Amino acid sequence: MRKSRTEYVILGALTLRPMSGYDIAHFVRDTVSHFWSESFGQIYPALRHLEETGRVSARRKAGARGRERTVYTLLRPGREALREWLARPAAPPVPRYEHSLKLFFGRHAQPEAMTRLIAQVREDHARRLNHYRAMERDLRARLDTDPDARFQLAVLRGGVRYAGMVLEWTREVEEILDPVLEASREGDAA
Amino acid sequence: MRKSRTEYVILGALTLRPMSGYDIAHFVRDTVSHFWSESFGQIYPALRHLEETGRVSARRKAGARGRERTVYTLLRPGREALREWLARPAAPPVPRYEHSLKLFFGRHAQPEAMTRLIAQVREDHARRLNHYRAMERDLRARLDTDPDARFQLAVLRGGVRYAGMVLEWTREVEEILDPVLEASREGDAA
DNA sequence: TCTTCCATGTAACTCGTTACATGATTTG
DNA sequence: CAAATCATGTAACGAGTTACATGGAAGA
Repeated sequence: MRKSRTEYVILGALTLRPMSGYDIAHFVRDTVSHFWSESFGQIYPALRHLEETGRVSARRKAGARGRERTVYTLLRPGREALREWLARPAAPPVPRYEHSLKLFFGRHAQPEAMTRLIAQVREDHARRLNHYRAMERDLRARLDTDPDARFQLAVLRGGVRYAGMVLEWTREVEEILDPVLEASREGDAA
Repeated sequence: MRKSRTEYVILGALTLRPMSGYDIAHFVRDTVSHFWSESFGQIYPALRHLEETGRVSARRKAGARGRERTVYTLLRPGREALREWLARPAAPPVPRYEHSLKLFFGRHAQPEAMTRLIAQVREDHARRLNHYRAMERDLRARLDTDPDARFQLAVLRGGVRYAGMVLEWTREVEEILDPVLEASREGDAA
């Protein structure tokens, strides 16, 4: 098994229910996008490889309304591979925050550029926070019935905290940079 | 100019002082590693490309003690390229938190594996937090003399907040998962 | 003397994104 | 009827890591 994490996300997704490649892509976008991402270009080849090595089985389905789709089901070896991967230590994330990088060198930018940058981050995370909070309500309602809900909630709470932290941070950034961004704000008023 | 962000990190680094490829790699590891990373394999080719396109100039130096090193200096076009890049909107980060992914599918792991995972995250971020706090003290001391310090502090405050947030989060995760991880703790005692 | 650090670079590889191609079906 | 969505896939590219190769100088 390659160390490609794409294959493990797929195995994980298939523990929830049998899915097609398309379903998996949507699961990633809708449910785990705050901490993971995958593209179609990775999912389809990975599915094929998982099938070739006997981790999942493919079934061609005519679909509910005549549409062809290939639905994959997790097999015992796939479940085992997932279990083993879960027990191995997680690789620390490789950080790449472009907005922080720009802010770091902000002295060499026009002040308005930095003002815009901070506003962009704030709006982005305010939107996310609303979204996560709605997801959190849903998850809490499923705590007693869905055995996965507890783990999913634990992760989502990280997302909620993260977005909230970023919002507070943007306020602090404005305070810290106040002396140097002042000029740009007055420029707005003029 | 390629959209490779490596080249912009280099341009940014060279605003601080002329540096060799080796210096730049160390700058990244020592100073911006909490929000960015680069490897030698990217830095050297990028430097060559920047030189070929007239953004930086290379000077072969015999070094203080006979050692050969190539020191790069930022040129006007490089400064301009950096400025333009800073004014463009930042690409949102592509999230890839392996530990969250594992936690999300944690129901299918041995409970001890999740206990270890959380401990790993906590220790890692506790160490980081200490380190960031030391950096923060240094930066604050330079606020009045170094015109870059304000921007660097703004970014670093994000790192401090982030590490602190993660520490609080790990406590919450343990609370949320308490009912399902209980078994594993009793297993420890046995 | 041996190890570590300084210093530069290349090659092979993996990872991941984007764009494209195709075509059916559903909804406005 | 047109646009959006469902659905699967490939090709080309670009980004990024790792391992390797090389060699000098400093320090233990």
